[in-house]
Amino acid sequence: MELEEAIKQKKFRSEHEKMMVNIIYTNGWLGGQQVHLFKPYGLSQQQYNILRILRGQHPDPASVSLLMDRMLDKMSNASRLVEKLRQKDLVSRQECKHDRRQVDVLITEKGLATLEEIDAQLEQVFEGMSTLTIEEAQEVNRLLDKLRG
Amino acid sequence: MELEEAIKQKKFRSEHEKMMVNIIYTNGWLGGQQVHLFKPYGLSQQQYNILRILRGQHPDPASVSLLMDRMLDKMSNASRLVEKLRQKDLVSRQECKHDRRQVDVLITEKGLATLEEIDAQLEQVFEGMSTLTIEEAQEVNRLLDKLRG
DNA sequence: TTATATTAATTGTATATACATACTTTTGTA
DNA sequence: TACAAAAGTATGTATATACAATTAATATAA
Repeated sequence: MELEEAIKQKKFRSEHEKMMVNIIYTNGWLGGQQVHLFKPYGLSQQQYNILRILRGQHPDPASVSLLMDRMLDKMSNASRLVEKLRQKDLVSRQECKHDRRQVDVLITEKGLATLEEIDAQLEQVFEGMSTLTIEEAQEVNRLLDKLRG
Repeated sequence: MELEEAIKQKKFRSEHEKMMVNIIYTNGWLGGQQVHLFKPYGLSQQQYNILRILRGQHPDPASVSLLMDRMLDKMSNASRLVEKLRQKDLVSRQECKHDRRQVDVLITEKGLATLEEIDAQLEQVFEGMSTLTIEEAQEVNRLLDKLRG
């Protein structure tokens, strides 16, 4: 009922089509929850995503192509996003010793601190998701993984 | 396992955080499936979305603000998207008689035919989703609706 | 070793998007 | 009626994205 009401579309050709629309719509809904968290720091969702990946690597560096591989959304301009983050002093870049084509990208202390602040506020977003129990969240995860095969 | 493998991130702070990441990732995965369907027609996801809404209204027109309300992703430039579609002869625009502020946007025959072609190919995408049974797709729909409250 | 192919990253260009603002028409109210 | 407020679109600007082309370094193979 909820989705139909939200987008005012009553019928779908199949349950699978409805699921596709539902995932796209829910993704947009999630984005709306996150955007106002990132904005005070001048970060886009993609930039936040890159920072998270870099924190996962910390204290090791990541190459631009590693970032491209792991980004959640489509990519293409990881280079430019990294440059934006560098201008904010959230990451640093240095030539890779072993392969001078590569660039070592590292999250800075300021980057780590910024992530911590944002993540503290993200907790509230998760609380807003408590309409689902942990078991139900697990079920969503299981089904989405199965969907992608 | 699947998500962890896909983005090479082993631990999440909670099942709800993992679910959030999973939805965002799955949305990107879906986008990848769709993009190559739209590209031959020079359509973006948003433009396709608008065409679908207009087909839902057909033979009635839709105003720009109605389109903005119902679009799945964030919007802002429904005006510009409509203009792009008009340039491709997929929609037509005319001044609304009753309220001269509004614009009546209508899908054209060419627009309807284009949607039909795309939707025929979308069937294959849904077949690719047959890793989930109908019951499981229903369960995803139920849980996502519950998530958004 | 030298030529060729592949890989990593950057840049150019066109389009898409977010956000604020402006413009026109309608609505509401004194 | 006249005037302010609201509604429906459109536009300006900055940023983000998709895709192709370019540059530089490394790997491969004759």
